[in-house]
Amino acid sequence: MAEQAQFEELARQLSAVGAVKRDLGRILPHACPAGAAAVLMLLSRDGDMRMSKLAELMAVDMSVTSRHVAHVAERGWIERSPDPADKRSRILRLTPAGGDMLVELSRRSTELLAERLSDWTTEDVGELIRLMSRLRESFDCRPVPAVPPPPLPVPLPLSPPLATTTTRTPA
Amino acid sequence: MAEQAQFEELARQLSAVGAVKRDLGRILPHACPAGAAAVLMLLSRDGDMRMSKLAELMAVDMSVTSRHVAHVAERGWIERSPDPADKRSRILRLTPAGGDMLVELSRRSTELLAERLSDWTTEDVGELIRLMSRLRESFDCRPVPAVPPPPLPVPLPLSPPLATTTTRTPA
DNA sequence: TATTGTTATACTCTATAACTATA
DNA sequence: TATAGTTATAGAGTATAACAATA
Repeated sequence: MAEQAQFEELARQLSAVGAVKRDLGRILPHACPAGAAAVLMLLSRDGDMRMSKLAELMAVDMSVTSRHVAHVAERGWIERSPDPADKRSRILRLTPAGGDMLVELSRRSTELLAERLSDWTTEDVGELIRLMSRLRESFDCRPVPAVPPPPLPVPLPLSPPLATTTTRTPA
Repeated sequence: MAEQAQFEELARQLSAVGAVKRDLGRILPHACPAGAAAVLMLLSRDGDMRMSKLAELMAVDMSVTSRHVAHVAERGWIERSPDPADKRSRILRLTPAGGDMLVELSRRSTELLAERLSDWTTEDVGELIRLMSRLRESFDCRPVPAVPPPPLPVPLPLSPPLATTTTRTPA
């Protein structure tokens, strides 16, 4: 278990990586902003899936996913076929044109990262990937327990309830 | 030097940490969104400074900084005093009220991180901080060389110029 | 009734560009 | 002429809520 000062610094660093993300965003084609690129990347990596699954992987509300998906579908980069098993659902699939776009995206981001990280070792990059991936998991897999834990012996300082892990707009 | 597949994965993870940042953002007081919190945090950590310095630390355009600073100044969390040495400039300083807000922010983010990262060791967190910090540095300190490097022997694949490191709107 | 997905609306963050006041 | 900072505007990303179609 780490201490308070470390958590504060971690929060700062998380805020700071935004600058790196913006740099990466600036090299994207005008027609394919970050949200659209994420859709293509995930469909390529994890295969065909439904909207709800994609929203979960992107960790955003499904309404947001719906907009990104509409964007890439309009450009012919993915197809939305009806799900025979559930007529409410649609199955998303990358098209060849989407694959081409993905190759281009990958080329650009790789070019930028290779330049900026030219003095990083494979191990360094791997460790960063590992830790960021674990960070994401630590935040994801924390559903509010079905049965609330017993109240603490000492009342905690007045604070709002922690954010839930909800990704879906409540009906 | 790392390879292409690794860079692609790194780009994915960078996109994915957005979810963590959003979780942290959800616990902020309504009056103090992420941008405002960053201003307070940096003034506390690095002391009084001018707008331009703050913009550099936040790695955003000064126009963006100006808005965030105006927001926190309106709420009395910072003061903007004229710089005697340069009348165009303003020196930003955290007020006691700003310090109080910062304590509250820190308490909330620490509470959330302590819960989510309860199974992380101090070393793990430290290593993640170190690597993220280095990542930020690798992107920052890469001004386009004043004298363009000699052309490469083999022409690179057709690609747009890489993003510059500019943080300021060109006049 | 509950769930899947869409759309309308509002808010935050960001960059660009035009502007001012100093240097 | 150049720099520090402000403001107006536009674009991307996100969440909430209301809705339609189906389970």
